[in-house]
Amino acid sequence: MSDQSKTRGRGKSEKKKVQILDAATTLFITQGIDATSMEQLAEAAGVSKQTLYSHFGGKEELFVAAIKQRCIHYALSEELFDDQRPLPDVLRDMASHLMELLLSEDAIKLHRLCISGADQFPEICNLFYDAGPKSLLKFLADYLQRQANEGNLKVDNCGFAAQQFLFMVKGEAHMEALLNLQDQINAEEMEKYLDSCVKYFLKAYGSS
Amino acid sequence: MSDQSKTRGRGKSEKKKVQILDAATTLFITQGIDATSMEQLAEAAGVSKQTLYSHFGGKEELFVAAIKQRCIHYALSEELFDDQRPLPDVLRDMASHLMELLLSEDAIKLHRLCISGADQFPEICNLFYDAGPKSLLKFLADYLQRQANEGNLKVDNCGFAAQQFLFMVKGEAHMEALLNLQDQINAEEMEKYLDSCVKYFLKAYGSS
DNA sequence: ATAAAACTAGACTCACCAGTCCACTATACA
DNA sequence: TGTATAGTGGACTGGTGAGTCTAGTTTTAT
Repeated sequence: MSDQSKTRGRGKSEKKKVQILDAATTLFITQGIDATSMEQLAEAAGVSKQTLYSHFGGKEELFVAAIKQRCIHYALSEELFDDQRPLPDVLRDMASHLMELLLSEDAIKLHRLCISGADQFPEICNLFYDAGPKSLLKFLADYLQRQANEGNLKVDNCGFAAQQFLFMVKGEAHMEALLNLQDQINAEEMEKYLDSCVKYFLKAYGSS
Repeated sequence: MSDQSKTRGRGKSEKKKVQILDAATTLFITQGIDATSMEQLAEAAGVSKQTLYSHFGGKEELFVAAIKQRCIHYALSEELFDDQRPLPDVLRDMASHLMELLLSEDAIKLHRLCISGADQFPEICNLFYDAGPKSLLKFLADYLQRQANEGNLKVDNCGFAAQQFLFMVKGEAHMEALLNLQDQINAEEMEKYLDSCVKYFLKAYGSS
């Protein structure tokens, strides 16, 4: 079951595979799938067209593999949810951190790409969701539960509360970025908005 | 300045124009722009290819015109915000109403299409936003202000509060639909979630 | 060494499609 | 009725791009 096949010959180069995947990720994310040709891809990867087809079956498979890799790359850490720190600080920092990640050029393009391909490539959407929103929601829900156990919050449904907080935080800014709108919210205004989210979330779910 | 030109001849048929726009809206929304050819469009509209090019300049213009029309069609009414009804009822009904609209097959496809075309067709995104989210946010913010004036709420920033409520309500369900995820939230669970949103929003912003 | 497989470069097939052109018909205004 | 314009159908152009094929080269296990 090892991937060292028993036949003679060279064996496919792992290095080339990585080159291809890297080039594919970059080009697909910046240009989209339709606007990226296999020729262009081969050239960017420094590889012949034939090698593309030998490593991956065709364009669609390559696309899925490339996006898959990027989604996994986006998985975030649980470190943000430190039980020792004060609750408002944790929420506030998480909000800032999340927005910075969500609004990055790359994340927006990846997000758009997944949504565009929702019908044709449902698998990448599931991957994207699992790596990003789903795990974050889980982390936050667990954290809120722990805080409730400590008596710092009164929460009847942690899943709901986590969802409410996260989507409240994302708010308009994320939508504006996805839609590439003319006038987008400025950084200063956003800080105020995030402050407000934390304040009222705590007012709603506070134990006092 | 009338659109009746003074020259002789037939004059372009308004009926054909409508046929074209209808067919274009349907096909573009169901298949996307790249997967829809002008030939197919002409046939679906019951019109020759030449007529397509005579009424609209080319594919992109037609696409923009078609999506434009659909966005305008989606504009929603202010009726939901009835000052005579109890505040919790208004919010709860609005939430249900909004989710029904947002999760409809058509709205999801239109939303996806706008996001996909965000780079290439920024104008349709702005139209979409103005017709949908922007006006709804405005209606809700105004309503919350009136309620605050009546002493039913304590709100320091009605824009923020409206945003928080709307995006909280949309929550995971809308994202799941956009991403066409395998397991989507069921109706029963969603009702509970919306109840929860209203409850905690009122707790956060209530005057008592 | 040698055989098997990977890899390259580039030509090639085949299909699709945006947009144009043309000869013709249909319609409406003056 | 004559004429300008709209509209039709179909052929055509030009470009693009996915995927295949071939002939030759490089690598590597036996």
